[in-house]
This record gives sequence, structure tokens and C-alpha cells, in this order.
Amino acid sequence: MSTERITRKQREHLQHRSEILQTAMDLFARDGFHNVTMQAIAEASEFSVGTLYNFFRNKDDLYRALLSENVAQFHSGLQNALDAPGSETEKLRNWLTAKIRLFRENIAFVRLYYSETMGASFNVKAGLNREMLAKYEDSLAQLERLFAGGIRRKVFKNLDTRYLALALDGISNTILFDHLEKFEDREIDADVMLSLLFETVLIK
Amino acid sequence: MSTERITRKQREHLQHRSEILQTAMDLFARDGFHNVTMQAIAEASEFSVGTLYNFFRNKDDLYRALLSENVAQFHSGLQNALDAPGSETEKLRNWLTAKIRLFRENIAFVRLYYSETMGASFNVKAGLNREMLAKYEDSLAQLERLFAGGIRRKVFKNLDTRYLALALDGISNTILFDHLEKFEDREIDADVMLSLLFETVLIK
DNA sequence: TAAAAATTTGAATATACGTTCAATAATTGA
DNA sequence: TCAATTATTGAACGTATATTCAAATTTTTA
Repeated sequence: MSTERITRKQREHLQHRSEILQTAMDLFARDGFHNVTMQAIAEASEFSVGTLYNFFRNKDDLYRALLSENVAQFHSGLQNALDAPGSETEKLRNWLTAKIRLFRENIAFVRLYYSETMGASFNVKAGLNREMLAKYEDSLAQLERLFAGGIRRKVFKNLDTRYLALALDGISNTILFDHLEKFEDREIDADVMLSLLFETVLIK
Repeated sequence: MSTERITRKQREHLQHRSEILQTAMDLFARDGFHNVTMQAIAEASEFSVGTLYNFFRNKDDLYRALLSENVAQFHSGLQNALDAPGSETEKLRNWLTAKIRLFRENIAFVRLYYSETMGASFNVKAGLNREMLAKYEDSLAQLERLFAGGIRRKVFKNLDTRYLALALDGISNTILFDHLEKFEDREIDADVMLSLLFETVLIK
């Protein structure tokens, strides 16, 4: 898009901003929004409290930015995986592989995301939850279209696409959480997850 | 066990206690721990702040009691379903039916539970998270034994029982959340969820 | 029925924390 | 080199809220 030149100043500013956000993310994921003070974020990111307020209007704003930007990144990571060419089966494998990678790369965000969306959320009032929910629905809709395509081409059985999308999402969630919870570093294979659903899905 | 007589006083005390807890649950599930004040719980439960402190040492203690007691109830609900006699398939259906009922009956608790266990939790310090995790592991272990039994009796394919348990849990979670999120009141059928996994599992 | 015991009340207290902003430091440009 | 501009600092302030406890109310006992 834009080919504007970015000054070193601006580059550094962005760098500092994202350092603050990443530091805050780790703290929030470990202790929860209300148990992390601006003081703590300042100390951990090696800035002063005042400086945080030059980057973000207030604590809510910081938190919102953090969630919003990571949701966007997560969502586009999944989207790209589905956009790559290939058969329905290959696309599903790509999608799962991308999801595995995204979970591993940013488990702190994943924790935050699920605790915000599943349950009580300080963001109900703000539009953030709506935004996150919309992206989730979009993801599901894309999966549904994929399954529908497979059904049309007669490689998948004619099952409810909504349930298929939910099932795939659910299977991958629990298995990924189980692995990451245990700090298991052995590779998680997309095919293991796919296989749990596939004999139900594939036409032999 | 105990056949001791319980006085009206004691009965009322327990009644009041559980009214407070249920009221608090709804508030916590809607707004999150830190956005619910003791004042708000007092008003909603029609007691004064001071009285809350006669029932619970402090706010943390109230919250802990609330989660702990509901986790226990949830857990034993699932356990009982598996203890009923029947084939592996029937037991799985019982388990799912019980889970559906428990979700519907106490969606507030379910929200709280998942946002506490998935993500950042104020309770990491206290032993509550450990307690909840232990009960979850126990549930999974029971499911695994069930699958293992089916495999031994040659009604199920010889698949990794851990993954099967996780998959069933994951499928039911996403589908249940999807339904309850949308306030859909049409019945959720255990068989729909089972069928998503079963063609993978059953030996034809 | 009245004293004693138990329970409830909510105003007062203490504290923790988000936010501000005047002072200081660092950077830039002439 | 030295103004001028920009960025950083953290002590001070105000507010929100968890907790306490003396007084008021209700219940029990004799």
C-alpha cells in the first residue's frame, strides 16, 4: 500500500510500542487484567508510568490495542492458510498447521483470548468483544464453505457444515491446550487432529 | 452418612449462603471478578455488606467457595453419568447428556470456569486452579478408560484414548458454547455430537 | 415480658492503583 | 555550541472499593 518513508524516530516509536505491548501481554496472561498495575508494566518494559501514557490513553486502551492487534494477526494467519491453493483436505491441513503455529507462537495471547471470549469480560461494554466474536464467526464461516465445497465435490459426506466446523475447532482447541499446558515440546501433528474427524467425513 | 438433625437456623443459614453465592455467580459471570463490588453483591442478594462478611472471610473467599462448590457439583454430575450401567456407547451418550444438562443449568458457572482455567486467573496463587485442573484430568481419565474398554471389547477402533477423550470434550464444548451463546432453546442432542466422532471410532 | 444472645446494618477507614503534570533529560537543527 | 523541541520521569493526587465494627435490630431464652 503505502510506500511512505518512515523515519528512524517513528521506527523506534513503533518498536517501543510493541515492546510495551508484548511485555504487558505476558503479564496480563499470567495474572489477569486487574492484577497487573501500570507500575508493573512500566517496570517490566523498562519505561516509566508516564511514558506508557504517551503511547496509550489509559490502561483500557492499552489492553484493547493489545487484544485487537493480536486478534487481527491471528485471524489473518488462519485466513492466509485457507487462501493457499489445494484440495479441501490440503486446505484443512494448512489451516490446522497454521493454527498450531499460532498457538505455539503466542500462547499468552491465546489464553487471554479464550478467557475474554468465553467468560466474564471487562470488555463487554466496549466493542472489542463484538469484534473478536465477528472474527471468530468469519473463521467458522470460511471453514463451513470449505466443507460445503468438499461435499459438493463428493469427497466429503453430506453432513451439517456448521457442526463440522465447530467440531474441527473444538478438537484442535482441546488438543492444543492439552499439549501447551504440559509444555510438551514434541511436535503436534495436524494429521492427528484431522484423523479424529476424517473417517466421519471422508467418503471412502 | 450423617443423620444429625439440622435446626431451622442452620437450614436458613445455608439457604442464605447459597442465595448469596448464586447471586454473586450471576454477577461475576456477567462482569468479571474485579468489576463486581461487595456492595453490588450485597444489594443484589438483599443483604448488607457486613452480612456478607459473616458468611465469607473476604471477597476472595466468597469467590473461591463459589467456584469450588460448583466444580464439585459439575464433576460429580459427569461422574454419575458414567457410573450408570450400560455399554460403552450408552455411557458416552449418558455422559454427553449430563454435560448438556449441566451446561444449560448453569451457564454462568461454565463461563466462569472456562475463563478461569483457560486463561489468566486471579487464583493461580491459591490452590483452586490446581483443584479444578485435577478434576478435569480425572474426567478425562474416566473417558479414556471408557474408550479403552470399548477397544478391548472390539467395538471401538484401536485409537489413542487420550486424543479420543480430548476430541469428545472439545467437540461438545464448542457445540454447546455455540448453542448457548445464541440463546437457542431448541434441544441439543447428544447423538449429534457423538456422531461427529463415532464413524471414526466405531468398528462397522 | 424482659434480659441475653445472635444477627444485621452501613457509615467510616484504610489502601491500592490509575492518572496527571511540572520538572528533567535527551535529541535535533541552526 | 546552544536554543528549541521532543521524550521521559515519578512523586503527588483523587477515586474506588474491600474491610471493619459500634450501633441497631431481631430472635431466643428463662
